[in-house]
Amino acid sequence: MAVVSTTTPAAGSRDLPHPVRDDIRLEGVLHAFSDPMRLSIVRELAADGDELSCSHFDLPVTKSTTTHHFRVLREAGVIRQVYRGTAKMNGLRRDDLDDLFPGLLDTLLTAAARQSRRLGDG
Amino acid sequence: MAVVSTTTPAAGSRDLPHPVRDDIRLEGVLHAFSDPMRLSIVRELAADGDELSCSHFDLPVTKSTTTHHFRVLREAGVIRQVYRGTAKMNGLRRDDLDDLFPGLLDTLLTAAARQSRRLGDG
DNA sequence: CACGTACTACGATGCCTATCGTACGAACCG
DNA sequence: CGGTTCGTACGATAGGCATCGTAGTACGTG
Repeated sequence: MAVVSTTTPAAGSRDLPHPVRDDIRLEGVLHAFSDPMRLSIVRELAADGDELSCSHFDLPVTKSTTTHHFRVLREAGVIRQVYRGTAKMNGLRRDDLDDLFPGLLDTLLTAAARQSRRLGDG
Repeated sequence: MAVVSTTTPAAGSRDLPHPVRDDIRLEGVLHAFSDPMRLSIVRELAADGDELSCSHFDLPVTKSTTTHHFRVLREAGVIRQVYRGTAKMNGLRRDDLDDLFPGLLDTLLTAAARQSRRLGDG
């Protein structure tokens, strides 16, 4: 323990708006997944299984654009974002998504992996 | 046989461009599904199981907009369109989609139905 | 051929969005 | 405090897209 109270006093100072579980819409989730950049972000998050900082991702776009994509994912309810020090950690909202749309996340990830393999870039 | 040659001589006169199976992209499919209008079209097509004419659908938009949505669905590889007389018949490309992304179509349809029930409009 | 039906094509409109660059804020390190 | 790293905010831009209305084409029927 003592992680939050001592080393990260700033955690929670800047907080980000997330949609409540029941406000998550399928259309929004699918729209979030329909961008190649965001799809790769989600795949990497799922592959790692834990939280990853924004800077961990090496996307072929500028940092402002990266910020934009993470915001779209958060507002669609796909990821959960939390500040930890200067870093912003990102994690999949697997629990909520599985609850709302059982099997959807895994099916999408499988489909993405399959296509990646088929196109020869995975 | 003799279906094409006798009863539908016009079938094939005006032909519509469809993507080949291997050109279907997950992002495109998800984008097609991310519009409420198109989502309801696909749900109805799946519920019926067979081909339906464009005019069968009673959407809260004009006919030009309806045409637009059907084209998006076709170009994404979600549906197959064929002229039969003056009518344009629409059918899901279930075979190709299941081949490329096993389980995706059913999972999406289930998720859509579930959300519809949850929101109380299904 | 004339008419009705089914769908299209085209142009317009207004909104959304992916992208960038620059300037800024917040936290950590020395 | 000064510098560095991480991420944001804002404005600009260019392209995409959902929508409409009108005019037009293809087909079937009488």
